[in-house]
Amino acid sequence: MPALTAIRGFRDILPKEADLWREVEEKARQVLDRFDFSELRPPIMERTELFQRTIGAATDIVEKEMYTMEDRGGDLITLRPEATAGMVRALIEHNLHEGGRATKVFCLGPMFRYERPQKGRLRQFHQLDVEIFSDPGPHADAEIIVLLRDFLAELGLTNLSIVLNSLGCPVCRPVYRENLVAFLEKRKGKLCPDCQRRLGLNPLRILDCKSEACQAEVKGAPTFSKFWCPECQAHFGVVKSSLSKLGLAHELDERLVRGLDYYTRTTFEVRSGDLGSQSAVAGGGRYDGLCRELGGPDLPAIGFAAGLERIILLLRAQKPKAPKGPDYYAAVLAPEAMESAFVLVQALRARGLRVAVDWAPGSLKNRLKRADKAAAAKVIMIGPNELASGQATVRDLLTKEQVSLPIDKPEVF
RNA sequence: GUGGGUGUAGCUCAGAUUGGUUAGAGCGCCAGGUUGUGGCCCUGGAGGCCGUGGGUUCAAGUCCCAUUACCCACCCCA
Repeated sequence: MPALTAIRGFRDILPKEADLWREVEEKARQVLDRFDFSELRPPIMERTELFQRTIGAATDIVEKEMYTMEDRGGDLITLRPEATAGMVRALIEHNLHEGGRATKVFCLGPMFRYERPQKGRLRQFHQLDVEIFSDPGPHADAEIIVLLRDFLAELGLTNLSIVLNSLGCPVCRPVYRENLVAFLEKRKGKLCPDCQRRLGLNPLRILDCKSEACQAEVKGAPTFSKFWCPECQAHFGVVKSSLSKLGLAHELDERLVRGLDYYTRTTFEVRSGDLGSQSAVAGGGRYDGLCRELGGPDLPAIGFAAGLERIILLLRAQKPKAPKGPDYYAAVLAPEAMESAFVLVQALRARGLRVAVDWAPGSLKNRLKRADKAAAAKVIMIGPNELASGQATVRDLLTKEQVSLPIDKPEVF
């Protein structure tokens, strides 16, 4: 066992896996660019207060999962547990919303939560976070869901389901909340201890409690859809019909509730059946009140976050990608050939070719084996004989064809 | 924070129930043979304080206690 290991819940992304990460990140940027989004990179740390005000003081994240510390000046600062808070802060601080049209931004990077690690859950994890500000209309909701679908579909992910719900607005949510609380209050004794506590703090969360007892009680509970105000109902109706027009399959789940307090109206989640217990691949929704709560202008907003580790997990289970080897693998057969090989290799690279070199000693047999393993297309062999004639021998691994390459004039190749 | 499982070679894992001399396999690595100079095949080699600490015993990878790490689930969330 090594003396030093990575800290709990923090993981090395090794070269083999990093290729996949790059593929996912590039796909994200490609799709985002098509949808006219720009990148915004907020810092990894913020004042603790920012997260307390945005995420909701009663959530587990703020209560016990944040990496919070005092800096040397005595300020309380926190490693971001999610991206939206920082994005909104940056938007307000730099007046990015000025300009007459919606502000569409995304952020890609690590988040930190002090949780017990398990499958699809780490303490440092990565999210793609996408936000639209200043667009109150239902088409913004639909557009961002389409974007998410395109991103996942183009990565080749299948077996995903898109689930929607609407959490109402300041007009209708309190009414529903009251009705729900009244209903649940009568059955309080049958709820799990957690939910009994939630009843006062965040009663909507009881709807998606996994305890069987709670599910049984919740079954007969009033559903939100009966309480939506006309505006919320119309808004949600357009979201759904817009998605349908594009043939984007989705289902309504009235028990879908967000873990963070700031959501209003449309909420959505993408789930996978292949992830085990942490089945949410991405989740998001509208949060029209948040900007003003943070002391900024009263801007509507919608966004989502996608968990990259979970996407990678799915991709790895789905397709074992073929490694792409270099164009050449250079095997130096004798010490006196080092100089020539060095020059030749750099010349080939200067021409844009991908060249692997193994300067370490070893038998010819093993050099060729390594070339195979590296999945190189061709092997360049340079030894004393070749030096005498001023030629390097190039062997095509697939066709066994041999060609000569002038050592001092590789550009003719 | 609460459960359950697992820590033995670089990797994947046997061995533990029924303690007993030098702890094994496959893959990988190194050397050699075969080959048209590599892939297949054959021979040999290196590589382990059996997670850590204590205990029981003449004797512990194996039994007991503690501890730690990882995994899975609860919880929470993306």
